[in-house]
Amino acid sequence: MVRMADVAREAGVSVMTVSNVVNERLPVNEPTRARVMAAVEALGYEVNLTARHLRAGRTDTVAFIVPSFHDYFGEVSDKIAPLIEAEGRHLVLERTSGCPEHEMAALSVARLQLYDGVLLSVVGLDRDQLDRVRTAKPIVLLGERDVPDRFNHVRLANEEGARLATAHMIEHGSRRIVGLGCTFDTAHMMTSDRRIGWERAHRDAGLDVDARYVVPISTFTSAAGRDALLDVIASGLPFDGVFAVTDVVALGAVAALAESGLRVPTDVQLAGFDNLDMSRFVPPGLTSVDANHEGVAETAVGLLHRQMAGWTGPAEHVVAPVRLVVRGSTRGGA
Amino acid sequence: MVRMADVAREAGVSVMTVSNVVNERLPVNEPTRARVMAAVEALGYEVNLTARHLRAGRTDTVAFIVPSFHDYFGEVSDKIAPLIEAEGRHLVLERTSGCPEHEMAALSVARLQLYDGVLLSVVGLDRDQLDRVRTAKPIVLLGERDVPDRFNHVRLANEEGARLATAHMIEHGSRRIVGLGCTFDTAHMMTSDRRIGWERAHRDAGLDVDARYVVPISTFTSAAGRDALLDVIASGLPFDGVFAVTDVVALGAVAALAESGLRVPTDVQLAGFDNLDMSRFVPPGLTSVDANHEGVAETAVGLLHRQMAGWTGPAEHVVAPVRLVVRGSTRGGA
DNA sequence: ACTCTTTACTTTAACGCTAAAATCCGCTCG
DNA sequence: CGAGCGGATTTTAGCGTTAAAGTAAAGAGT
Repeated sequence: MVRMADVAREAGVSVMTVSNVVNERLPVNEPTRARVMAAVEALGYEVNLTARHLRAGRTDTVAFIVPSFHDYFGEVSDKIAPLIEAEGRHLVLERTSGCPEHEMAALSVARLQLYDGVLLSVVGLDRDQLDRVRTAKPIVLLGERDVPDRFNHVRLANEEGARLATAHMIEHGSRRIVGLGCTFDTAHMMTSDRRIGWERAHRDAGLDVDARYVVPISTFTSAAGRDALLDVIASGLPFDGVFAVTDVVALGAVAALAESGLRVPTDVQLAGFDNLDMSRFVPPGLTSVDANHEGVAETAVGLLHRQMAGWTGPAEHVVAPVRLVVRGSTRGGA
Repeated sequence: MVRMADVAREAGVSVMTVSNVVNERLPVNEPTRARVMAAVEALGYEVNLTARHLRAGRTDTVAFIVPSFHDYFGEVSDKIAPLIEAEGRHLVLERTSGCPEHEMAALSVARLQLYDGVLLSVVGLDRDQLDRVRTAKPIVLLGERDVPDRFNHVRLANEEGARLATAHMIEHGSRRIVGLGCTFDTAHMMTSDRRIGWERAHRDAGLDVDARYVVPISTFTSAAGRDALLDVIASGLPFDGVFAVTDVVALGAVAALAESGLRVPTDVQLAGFDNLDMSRFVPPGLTSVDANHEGVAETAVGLLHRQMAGWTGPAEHVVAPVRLVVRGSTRGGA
């Protein structure tokens, strides 16, 4: 490894002069500067970022910590990246597998020191666990869990989104709508908040809420969605609509319906949540709740920047608005 | 920030004793150890990783540097993560947008110092540019570009995969197969290597190769795939098969065909490349070339570990084998 | 009683960088 | 012609950690 000291020796100057040339801080006489640059070139010197980070107490790096790199989080990450880079910082992604231990570890003093700010998608931690986190580091939480007031937090209008999608299918004739991936959890989480919206749409329309139509799944994958819906079909429980908690799960439903010879939207209407890029293209077009990834990314990064710039006011709790994007999988669509 | 020195003062011992307690290096008498631990708890001390990294000359972190966090790379990243973690290291992802400058910057001495090893998905850099990279840091390159011999490199059997998919459609009756997203580039890259396979399948079957069926696209998105195929349809060029360079592009083709009232596979057979999770579920099931992400991840990480462990033998150039996964979008399928 | 270990802990000296203070030197000005 | 100034460069001092060498004291061996 080539150090500044090597360059200094080669150029016959002090280490500080090299530093000043390399960082363009204090002015350096042209002939000296040229000698230093020549030495830099000759030796192939580049600054040691670890040392700079230690000395500066900054890393100019922001981490986005996600449950998985897949699907939804991949898409959001790609929106976040340019916003971080626009401020001259680097973005890195880390993964927690959604498990509470990893999420907690990501928020440990030690890990946080590596970054100037952190965006964390919470899925595993609850309010109490988050409350144990004590740090002044700028953090913005994303996700559908309940979080302590002192954290900046961006979440989606889950209930409203689910209500919109379900109401839309009811309006177009569905009477028995499976809540695929929904749960009756009492804690705030994606699956329960979205179930509440599904439920409210039923009540609003004067329909009863039948718990048999709430079908939990083990993982939010298409495979799990498909399997769960095939089970419903096999059970003989009659249904004419499916609200899937995510588009990935909805894709599994698409497969299950196709395999079972059920036509979308004629026999069964289908709506998802997230409006992934893919959803536009899966025939006949997946009706989905759009939470405006780009807007969520901007809000979250905006809050983070504000905090990194020294803002000390109260934390904000933003609920990102949603809208329903109607496509061919429901009868209002094209 | 709480430093080791603060803990040392609080516990009435030297800094090294704190270090020894925290890292369980040299043995420390139980009463002392207890005092130190109490001080650690009381002050909420955690090690400063930046300082440790500087001191140790290691970061215990591996970076996977990808063009985008989306789709294919998201899926591969999720396979790579556990393999890195199994060796007790952290994995972080960085993004290049596929542009040569960012890829080069990721390979700069400065950035490489932050990691003990780097996996880089190359799409923008050519052999000459890569040849300028001089570093002893363990690096494994992934991707379809041509790379200098001295780098470990894992790529897919692009030509063979494209040939398999195309031959399969020819075998089942297609005679005019669009190479959607293919190009006539002479440099080795995904789009040209896969075109060569498409071409070879034609020759092997004694069919002529008609350049009008090679349809480049601007980006590897479903939107671009859909638009390009709609243009083909609008142009009146007759076709009865589509080989799409990636599954994401193939999904765009699915949409274009559905919108145009062309039935898959009856009117047009369709095959993609990558065998993404989604491809199994998009009706009628997307026939795709599977490159075994998991195997690729294992190979790449294996090479990286070997290099990080000090291996100095010649670099390896692995071509990951592919197989065709036949589904409903071609006539051999279910 | 004196070496020789062993155990427990401390001191020293980096890792590579840079902010801030100090020094050096040529030049202007009273 | 010496004080004073300003620009160029160097020295000093640390960022927080830890490997390695050092010290001090208690116990073992002859």
